[in-house]
Amino acid sequence: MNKKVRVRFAPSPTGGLHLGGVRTVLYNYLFAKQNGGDFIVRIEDTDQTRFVPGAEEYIFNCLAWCGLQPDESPLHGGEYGPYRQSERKPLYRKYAEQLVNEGFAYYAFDTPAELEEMRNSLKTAENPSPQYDATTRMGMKNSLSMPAEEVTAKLANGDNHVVRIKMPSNEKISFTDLIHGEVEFDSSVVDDKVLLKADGMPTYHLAVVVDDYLMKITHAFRGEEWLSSAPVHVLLWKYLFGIEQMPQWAHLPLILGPSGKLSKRDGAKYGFPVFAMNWTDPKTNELVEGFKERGFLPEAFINMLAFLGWNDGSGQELFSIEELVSKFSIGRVHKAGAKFDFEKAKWYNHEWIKKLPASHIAENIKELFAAKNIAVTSDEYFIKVLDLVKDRCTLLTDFYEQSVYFFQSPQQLDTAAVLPKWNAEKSAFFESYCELLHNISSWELSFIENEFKQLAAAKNIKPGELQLPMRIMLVGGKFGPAVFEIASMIGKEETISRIKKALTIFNQ
RNA sequence: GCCGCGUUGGUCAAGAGGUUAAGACGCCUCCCUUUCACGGAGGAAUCACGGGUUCGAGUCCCGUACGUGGUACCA
Repeated sequence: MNKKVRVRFAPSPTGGLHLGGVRTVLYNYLFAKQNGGDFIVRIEDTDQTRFVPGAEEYIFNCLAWCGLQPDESPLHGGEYGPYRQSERKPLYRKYAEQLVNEGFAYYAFDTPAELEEMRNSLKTAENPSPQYDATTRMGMKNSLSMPAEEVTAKLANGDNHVVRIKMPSNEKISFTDLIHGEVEFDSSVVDDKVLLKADGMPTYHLAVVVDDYLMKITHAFRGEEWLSSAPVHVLLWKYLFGIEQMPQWAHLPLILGPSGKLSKRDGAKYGFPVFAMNWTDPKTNELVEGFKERGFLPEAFINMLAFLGWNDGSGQELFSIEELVSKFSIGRVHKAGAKFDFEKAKWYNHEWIKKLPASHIAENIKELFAAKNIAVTSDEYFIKVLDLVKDRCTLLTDFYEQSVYFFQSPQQLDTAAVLPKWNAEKSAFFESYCELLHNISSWELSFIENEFKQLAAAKNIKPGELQLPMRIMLVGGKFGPAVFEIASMIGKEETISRIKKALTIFNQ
């Protein structure tokens, strides 16, 4: 009786994968894994005019980065292929014709121009968007309004035509949504949607029902923008395969930007990424920034996304993907849309950077460094540095600024932090300190620090007055871990060299 | 316009008739630290509005407002 859980993410390859899309993938994935089911990715490329080269590959790259791998897809294979709707084209016609034969749909011959004319002529202030529906269909060119012989002739002649669903006039269509509960529509307010286009491709409406059936989908999660067309899908299920075969629907709340629905424009406008990974539109060459490139960890990105509309009620906020799989529940998904908060997103990333061992992020940072021409020669040293500065890094990209001085002497010194209180005594202190360091018995943190403090005491200067200058000499600015720790890391020669170099600058 | 969905601090949110209405982000103050962080302790700030139902309503019902989605041979 219990069917194996099968869910699907069905993107259309028209551009970048944004936050909302990844969250839909995530909820699908979590639900599938939690129930020992399958997660399928089906490419909805029925609109050939919107095809964007590279978009499909990009989507799979994003999924791989996020660690949300499909069990079945055009890339991963599977028993229910093909997984691209364009490759399934021949499949759909017979369902459309079945609907026509049973009186649930009809052929329509109106040209785009004629449709536009109808909409324009019927448009009024009260009815700004006239529909192709029970009130207008008999005035249009279709197999309901035209004599049967003419229809047959047109069909035989190969005239361009579409198949439209014949929406019943006054029927209540309802279904139970996993998130919203009982949802009801009046059939009279939904139009006669095109099911099969003139080019023989199905529209989303037909394709989603046919493919969900053929692919044995048990639960269908999608964005709330689809809720309005759900009655079409419900009807199609009823007509074609039986309502009891229909998957359980869950319409996910929208993710909003600072001003309304989150758009890729918001990213540029407010300075945060909206796509998972960088996406360059091949036509406009416009680049939309991704979370990955901005310096996000996939762990943090996923964690943050999971909480945009869901929480387990316990107050825990940091979840690994494994924990999410076990704790997620579709019933605790919010009904209301959630506004995306970049500050909170950064907090998640910071938490994950602190939480993960340095070795886990080392490769990633190494690449970042390589791009800045910083060579990492010792992994041991590198990991130690990472551990020292982790707490100070919110984004992966912060590691450069926070640790570059461990690999090269600072290019610039924050002299303003030192000069106002600089004097000959301090200068003399550092001269002497260099000599002591030169002859130090062992280059260890405690020795370096003790020499410093003893010398300061001998010269009757407060150590605190000297530590900031020392820091500026080694780091360049007022930040970073304990200053003697840094000295012990970069080594004797380098420490002395930086102090001497800084001294000439301070004494100018 | 019509239809759908929604509405707890600035943001994410807990809450399923009786609570001083959790927690987190952000902001502010203090402590720790003679750097910056981390960490710790506090603080300001909320049930959209109006009617019901009830001994009692953030929780149930009805309106209104507002937000949001749809209204394509796009998904």
